[in-house]
Amino acid sequence: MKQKVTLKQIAKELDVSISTVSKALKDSVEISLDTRQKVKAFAKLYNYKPNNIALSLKNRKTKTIGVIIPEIVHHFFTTVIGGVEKVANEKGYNVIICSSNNSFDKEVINLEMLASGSADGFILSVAKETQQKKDYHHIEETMSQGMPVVLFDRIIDELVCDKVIIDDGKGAQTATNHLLSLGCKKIAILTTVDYISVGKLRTNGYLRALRAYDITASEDYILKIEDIDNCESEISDFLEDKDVDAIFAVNELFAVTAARVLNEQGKKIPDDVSIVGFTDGILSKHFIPSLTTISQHGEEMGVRAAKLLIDKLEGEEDVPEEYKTVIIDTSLIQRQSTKK
Amino acid sequence: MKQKVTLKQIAKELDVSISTVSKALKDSVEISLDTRQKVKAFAKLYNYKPNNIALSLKNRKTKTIGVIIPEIVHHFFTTVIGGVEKVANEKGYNVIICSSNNSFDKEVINLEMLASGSADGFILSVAKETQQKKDYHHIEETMSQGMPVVLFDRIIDELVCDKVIIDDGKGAQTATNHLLSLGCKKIAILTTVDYISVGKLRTNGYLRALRAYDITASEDYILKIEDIDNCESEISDFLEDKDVDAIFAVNELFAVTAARVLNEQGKKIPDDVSIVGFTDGILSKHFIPSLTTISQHGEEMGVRAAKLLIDKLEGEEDVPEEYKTVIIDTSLIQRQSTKK
DNA sequence: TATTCACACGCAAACGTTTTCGTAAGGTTA
DNA sequence: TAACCTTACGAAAACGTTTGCGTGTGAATA
Repeated sequence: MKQKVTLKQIAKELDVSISTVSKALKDSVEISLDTRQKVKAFAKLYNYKPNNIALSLKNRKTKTIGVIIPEIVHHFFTTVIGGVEKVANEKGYNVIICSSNNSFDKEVINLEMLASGSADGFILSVAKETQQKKDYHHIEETMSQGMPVVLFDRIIDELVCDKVIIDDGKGAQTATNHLLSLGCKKIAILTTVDYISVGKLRTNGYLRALRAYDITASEDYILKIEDIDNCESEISDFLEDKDVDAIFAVNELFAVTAARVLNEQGKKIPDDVSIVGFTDGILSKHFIPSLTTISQHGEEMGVRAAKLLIDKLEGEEDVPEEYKTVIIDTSLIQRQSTKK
Repeated sequence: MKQKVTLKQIAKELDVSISTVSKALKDSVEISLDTRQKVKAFAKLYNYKPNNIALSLKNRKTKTIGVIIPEIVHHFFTTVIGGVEKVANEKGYNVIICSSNNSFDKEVINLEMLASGSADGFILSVAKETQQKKDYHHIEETMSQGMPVVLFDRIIDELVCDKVIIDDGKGAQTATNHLLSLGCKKIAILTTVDYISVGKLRTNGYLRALRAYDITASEDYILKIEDIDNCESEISDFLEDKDVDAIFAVNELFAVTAARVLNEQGKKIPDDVSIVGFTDGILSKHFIPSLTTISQHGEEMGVRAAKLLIDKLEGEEDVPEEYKTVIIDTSLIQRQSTKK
């Protein structure tokens, strides 16, 4: 089991100094052609690869982007990561992904761990618990230590940094408008509790759309789901002999669960009830009927976030700080769950 | 923007040596109580955190596990990662995830990058392209440099290392048996081309099950799908006025696509045709009808893989090498797509 | 008073790089 | 022959830690 070879070992074998080896490998003119070739041949033979750790220590940067997401088993977040990786790889950055599992503590631990040497900057979407606790000291601290942070999707308004979001309200409005334009009058919304920022924003968009159509929103048509893992019973109770002709669900799970419940109640989609979801995931695409939904363009979010971060990382040190919020356009994907 | 504080800076401020600071923070008895308290207070004030990079360099280990998977936007792989993270976090390891995007080149690059200082060992599932090319030099090289590798799911038989797999053949057999026990006689299989190891194994399991039931397998009932992204048309052509009463699909996508095609052909599931899939993903669970499937217990795979790796990492240096192959039990999850 | 001994701390090496600067050997010029 | 310039290389510092060992100081002991 030959261990990894270092400059020192090569130097010793060839009876030259470490610096000579280093320079030779970099084709420095300081070193004679002869020595250069000898060193390179030897290095190739022993498959020399510079040690990244040592380089990071020396250069005081890691060329690594840390991504922290609330859930790893989640289609939307993984598409975002896809976008991040694309840009990162182009620009020679590595990507480290950690999941906070929606836990505040784990988010803090992960961030601190990565911040203490493993990454130059962060792309992150905060955990539910963090949104609930409203404790952002770990993020502020990271930034104050000179490491740029780009927030995406689940952002924190109070934090001064780059952000990439979609216009959740507008997306919800588009979804609701689509239903209204189809002639639906009794449109229910399945949403989250208010502390989830995106849930609240989407609810607001729904309300705005109704108002624009001069329809009075009714509490009866709004379900704020507490326990996501148990949404089926909540939705089932909610929909029980409720007279709705359309449902707007703020995420994919709520949408398909609603579809399932309606199915069990003997209602037809889209003939009896139309459904529009949010997030263009696998479920929406493959469901029968396939679900009309609002695409968040996750990959594009990742791309933009990575670009913002790398710009900051490679920007001038003393340029006056300037933070951008990129708003990605959502789009309506029409499928079978809403009638034509 | 205060930069990260180092031992050196603390030492300077407090007018002691670096080693004193280091020892004080570690509560060494060498240092007087007085000094210890002073140093700790100061460190806390300035939020001192040891630099991981420096530690890695010094200790020659990173306490980081590298995970390389073929696709990041893939439910099964993310569940495996979930399992890996669980164990890793318990044991104080960090997890770096990279995606090869099913590209051989990217797999090589990622592995080399992580191998040159960023991770102590690897958990990996090889890219399609790698299976096709049968070129494993990068993995062999990594191992020969003393870094343990655990392969999972898409493994390479020729490679001598720890492995975690499911018994794909047995799982497929279970699935097929289930259909047979339900009285199905004309069971089609939707599978992949042969160079995907798991696809082939599952096909073999299907064949074995038929044989045990004294049913002659027919080529007519076997579809090897070439282009996964375009499977709908292939499946549609295949199923066109074919008289089948059951379908075994080697993955979730094939299963739901088959369901969709059958639906369009006016066939009822499970009354006309039963379906069993492979992988217990979101789709199977939420589809209507929900799909009977073979669970691969992804999280469990991740757990076992991580344990194997950490055992190797923390084991004695000169213990005779011994490699294990862990086979995770699959299980049949009965849902609505097969009749009772 | 001379010796010994805790005590409390500092020095320096090591991890693997890169890079600036210094310098010996040999050749060229005046 | 003396002064200078190339050429080709080495020494050393730096990045931030940890840790074995050396050491100065004051107090206790003989």
